Amino acid sequence: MADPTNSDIADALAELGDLYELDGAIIHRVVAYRTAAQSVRDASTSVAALAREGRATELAGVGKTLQEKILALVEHAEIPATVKLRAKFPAGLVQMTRLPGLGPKRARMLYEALGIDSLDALRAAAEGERLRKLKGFGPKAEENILAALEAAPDGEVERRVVLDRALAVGDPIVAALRAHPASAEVELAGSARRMADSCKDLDIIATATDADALVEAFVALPEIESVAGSGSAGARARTHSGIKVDLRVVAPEQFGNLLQHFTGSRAHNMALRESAVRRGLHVSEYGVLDDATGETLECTSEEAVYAALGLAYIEPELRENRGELEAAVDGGAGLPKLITERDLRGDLHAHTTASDGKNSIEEMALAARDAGYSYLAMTDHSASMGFGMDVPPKQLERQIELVKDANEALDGIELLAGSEVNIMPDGSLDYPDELLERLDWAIASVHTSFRLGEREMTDRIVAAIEHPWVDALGHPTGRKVEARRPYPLDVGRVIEAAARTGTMLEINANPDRRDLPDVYARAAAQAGVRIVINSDAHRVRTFERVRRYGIATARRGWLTKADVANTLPYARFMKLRKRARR
DNA sequence: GCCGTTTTCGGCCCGACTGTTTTCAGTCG
Repeated sequence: MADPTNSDIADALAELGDLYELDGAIIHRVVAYRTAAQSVRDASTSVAALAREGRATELAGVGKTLQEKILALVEHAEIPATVKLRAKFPAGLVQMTRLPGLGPKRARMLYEALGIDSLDALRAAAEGERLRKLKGFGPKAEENILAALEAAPDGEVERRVVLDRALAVGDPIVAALRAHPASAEVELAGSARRMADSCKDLDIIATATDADALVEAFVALPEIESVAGSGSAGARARTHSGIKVDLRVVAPEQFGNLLQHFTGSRAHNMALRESAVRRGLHVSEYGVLDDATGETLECTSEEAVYAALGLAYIEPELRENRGELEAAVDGGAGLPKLITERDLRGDLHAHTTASDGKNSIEEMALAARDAGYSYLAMTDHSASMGFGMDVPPKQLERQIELVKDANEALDGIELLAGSEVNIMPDGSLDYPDELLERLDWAIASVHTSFRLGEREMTDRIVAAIEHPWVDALGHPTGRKVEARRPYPLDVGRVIEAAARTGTMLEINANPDRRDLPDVYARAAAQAGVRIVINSDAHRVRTFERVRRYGIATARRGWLTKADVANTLPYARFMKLRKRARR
C-alpha cells in the first residue's frame, strides 16, 4: 500500500475540519485543520515520510495531535475521528454547507429538524415552503437557497479564472480608469495583484477627484456586461467574459489602508493583525487604531501601513503568510531582493516547426532578440512525442546543423541547439546518449504515462535528473492551473537529486503551467538548485506574453536574480550547464 | 488544535451584510 501523497493528506485534514465544524467544534479548531491542510499541500517534502519519523510538527500549523492523525492516515489509511464523524453526518450535508448563504450551523439545523441530508432534499423542502417553519428561516431564505441551487445544481464551487485571462480583462479596465480625468490613483488589488495562479474575481481600488464621475465611467466601459450595485463609494459589476469586478473609490487618506486590506491574502492579513494586536494596534481597511491613544492612523500608502506596525514594505507576491512578516522586521533584513522581468537574459525552452511550433528557427530567434534576450535554446520535442510532431534522431542531427547555421547568420542573439527530451516511464530518454552529447542543451520532461504511483514517478524523474546529458528538468510537476493536478511526485527527492547533480529545475512560464509552482521553486532555491525560467514558446509572440508569469512565479517563490541561471550573461550561463561542468 | 518580545493556559483579525430579529447570530470576504 503506497503512502498517501501530500495532496491526499491535505484533503483528509480539510475534510476532517469540515466535519468538526458540522459537529459544532469551536471555529479556531476548525481553522487549525484548514491551516494545517494548506501547510501540508504546500510542503515540498513527503509529509507521510515526515510523519513516520514523528517530524510532521516541523510544518507550520501542525502540532502533536495532527502529527498523530496524519500518522494514523499513513499507517492505517484512515483517521478514526473521520470514520466516526462520517457516520454521524451524511456526505450531502457537507455539500449543503458549500452553498452560498448556508453555513454549518444552518445546514445542521435543517438536518436535525427536517432530516434534510442532500441537495435534492433541500430543493424539495424549499419548494414545499417547509423551511420557513424553522427559527431563523423565512421566505427569503427559501428563495435564496433555491437561487443558489439554480446557480450550482451539483453544489460545485465557482471556478477560478487562470491569471492571464483575468489580467486580460483587468489590465485594460485599470488602464481606462487611469486615463479618466476624474481618477487619481487606480490599482488592481486581490489575488491578481499578488500574481496568484488564478483569481475568483477582480478588485480595483481607486481615489478620485470626482468619485461619481469615475464610477459612472467604470460601469459604462465596453467590457462591463451588468452592474449589481453602484454609488459614489464604488460599484460591483460583471464583464462579458463572466468575471466579477469590484471597484472601490476611497478618500486619498485611506488609500493605503484599503489597498493593503484588499490585496490580502486573507492569511497574510490575519497574521498581520494578530501580531499588531500584541502591540496594542488594531488594523482594518480604515486605518490602524492605537489602544494607547484611541487614535486611528490613516495611511495614504501601503508603506505607511507596514511602517505603522514596525515592518518594512512587503511586495504583494510575498503576502501569503509564508514567513514574510517575520522577515519584514528590523528594516526588512530577512526579505529577498526579488527578481524582476528585466533580469532575464535568455530563454532555454522554445519550439519550432521542426516539432509542434508555429515559426521557424530564424523567426523564433529574432522574436527572442526583440524581447530583449541575448540567447535562446531551440528545444523541439524528441523522437517519441507522437502526433506526427516528433523529431527522429536523423532529423535532430540536421536540426543541430540548421541551428548552427542560423546562429552564424544572426547578430545579437546566441542560439543553442537543444531538445526537449521525453522521459520514458522507466526513466530512460528517447535519444541515444551519443546524440544527446552533441547538443548544447537538453531539457527532459514527462509527457506520457502520468498515472504512475508516487514512488515510480519519482524514481523515473530522478533517473532523468541523474542522466549525464540532461541539463534541466522541464515543467517538473506536470500540473495545469485549475485544470490538472500534478502527477504524484516526491518533490523533496527531485530537489535533492537536482542539487546533488547540478541539474537545473525549470519554472515553465506558460500561465497555464507555472511549473515549478512557487512554493517548490522556493524550496529548490533554498536547497541550492539553480532555477531556469523558460517560455516554452511555440510561436513568436509568446516570449513577451509569458515572461510576466514566469517572473511572477519566481517572485512568489522568494527568488532573487542570483537564484535564476538565465539571468547570467551568455558565457557565464554556458559554464553553469551540467554538461559544461563534467 | 496551535502557539508564546505578556503566556505551557488563554487567547486565537476585522468589519459588512443579511434576514430575521426587539438586540443578533450566521455567513462572508
